[in-house]
Amino acid sequence: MKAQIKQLVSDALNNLKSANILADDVSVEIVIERARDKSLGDFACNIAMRLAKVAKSKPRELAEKIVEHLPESNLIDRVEIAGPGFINFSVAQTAYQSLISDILSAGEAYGKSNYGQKEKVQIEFVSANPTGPLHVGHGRGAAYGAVVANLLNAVGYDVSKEYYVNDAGRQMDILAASVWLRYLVLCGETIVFPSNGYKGEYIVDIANTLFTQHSNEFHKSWNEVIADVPADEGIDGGDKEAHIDGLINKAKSLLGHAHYRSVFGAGLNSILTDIREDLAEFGVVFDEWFSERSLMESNDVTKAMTKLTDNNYLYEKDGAQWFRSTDFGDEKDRVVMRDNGQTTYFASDIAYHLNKFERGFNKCLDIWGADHHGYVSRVKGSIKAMGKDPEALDVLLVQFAVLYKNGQKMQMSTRSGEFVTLRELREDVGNDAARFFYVMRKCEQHLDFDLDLAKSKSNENPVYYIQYAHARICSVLRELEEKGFSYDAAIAEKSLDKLSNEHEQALLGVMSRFPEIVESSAINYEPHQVPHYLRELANNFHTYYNAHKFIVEDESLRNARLHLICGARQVLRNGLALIGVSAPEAM
RNA sequence: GCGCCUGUAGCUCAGCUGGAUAGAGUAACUGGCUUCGAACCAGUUGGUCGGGGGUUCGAAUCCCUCCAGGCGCACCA
Repeated sequence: MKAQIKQLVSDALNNLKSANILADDVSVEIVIERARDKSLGDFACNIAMRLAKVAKSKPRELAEKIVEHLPESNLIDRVEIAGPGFINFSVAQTAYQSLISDILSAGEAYGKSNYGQKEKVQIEFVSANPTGPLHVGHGRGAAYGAVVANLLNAVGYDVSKEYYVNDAGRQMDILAASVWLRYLVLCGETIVFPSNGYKGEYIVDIANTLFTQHSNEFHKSWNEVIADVPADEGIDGGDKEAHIDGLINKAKSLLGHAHYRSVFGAGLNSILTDIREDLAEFGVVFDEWFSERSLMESNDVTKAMTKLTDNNYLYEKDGAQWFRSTDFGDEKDRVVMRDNGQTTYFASDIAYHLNKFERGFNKCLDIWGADHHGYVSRVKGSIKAMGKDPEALDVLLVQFAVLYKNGQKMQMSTRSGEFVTLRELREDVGNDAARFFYVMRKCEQHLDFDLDLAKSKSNENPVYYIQYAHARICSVLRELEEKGFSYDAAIAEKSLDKLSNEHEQALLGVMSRFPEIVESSAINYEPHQVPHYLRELANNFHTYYNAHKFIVEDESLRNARLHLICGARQVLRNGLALIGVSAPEAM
């Protein structure tokens, strides 16, 4: 509807130009908005105010000329000029009535468009280090990314979802060492667990499996392991970093390459499998799990470094290789290769983004936790330094989620093993409530996740409010059968003029807005618009339900109303599907 | 100290990218089930849009500045 009205105004402007009332070179984007108040009509256009200056005319006078030159249309019932120069359009009732049939015949496709014209988009999200189970913070990124992907897909982009697996680097070595030490305990050793190791209970589980499968194969004595390793923190002048690095080196040297990889792999695979299953249960499925290690093995990292060297953005200092990121607004230059010859995480990331572009994605989305915001400028800088367009990458920063239980904030930290996992949250509040609460807020807003509210099966819970509207419509249709009636769409089609009361008009109005909401939330990466819209849609339905009976004696009126609520049910379903929440037929 | 995010009703948040009288939920109070599901609906109360400047026909929205909170500022990932 919006697009049709935009076209009408555009035609009017062209007519004015042919009539020499408006200069030919005048061009302004036409913005059609929903009128904020029903009494003002359905749509409003501010074009007269925007053009007033260049047209050297008063806004209201210009508005009158535009209105005079509007082409005929049976979509529009009434056009009025109001306020400082708004042109208000009232949509004909018949246009709203045919909307229902449009919705029902489109079905799941209602709300979709081909705005994106099948352009390839890659969206990378979650990408949590496989050093432990996902926690509630990752859950927000997962839900947010999955919904943005759904939305982009709905407006016609060819979306590919990707999880970047940080399976290389020091953190993974710390994980491997942690697993191995727990394993040694099972072999009968008495050890002192490093303060910087991963202390979660899941590490013990992995060690158990390792022991079950490999028995004593990787057994070394604790005395041998701890010999010559620098002291841990807390022991006169000990250093926790040096201590853990010492343990890692011991693991590597005592186990030898193959065995070390076995222990390492046991940890990685176990955790990755867990993460994959966790996300799948949450309705978040990836097209690709991209390994950081594979970038190194395929020499993509060296290739990227060569490219940077060729373009003169790399230099050597203190035995390390530095990327000149200050050329791109970063505060300081960054190391890409350490003095020990190992490349950094940042080097992998540069190579990874180059790889994305080389795979043919010219639009990439990265969804990161807000704590990584310092990375944006240097990653974009590296893209530019390699001769690619940094604008092709959008980085979305998702702020933290804070859990509240009994009004109390819950503190979490991964390393210490004290955190609420995503799985625990899902089991506690259910997938639907978790998905809904996660995407209810804009991503740049800190999220206060109220566990008690999400769990409550009461009217306070906004998820149930929307699902209840859907279930209620299903219930009406069941009741219809009970009373010996049936819903006849053909009769409904001929009786649409009966849908004339204010509640029916209001509901139709909200239903007609759905495609606009989908498009707007997709192109702005704002999933939160969907739950807000659905709440409003549900509210309009509930109001209608309370004001009028649907199962009435009058056959034409009855079918018209059933037609309307079936349309509303379809929109509820489509909207809930976008955010990954179920649409139950009964509750 | 520097950078990013946030500040709107008692609380949790929207506000369509500069538009008309700033809106929802929740809390508080009032009313509505012999009815297609009351997990619902209707109504009332509640505001210096953090403060101060500026830009213009017009600012919660854009610019500057100050205040408060969160998060970052590694040869970790």
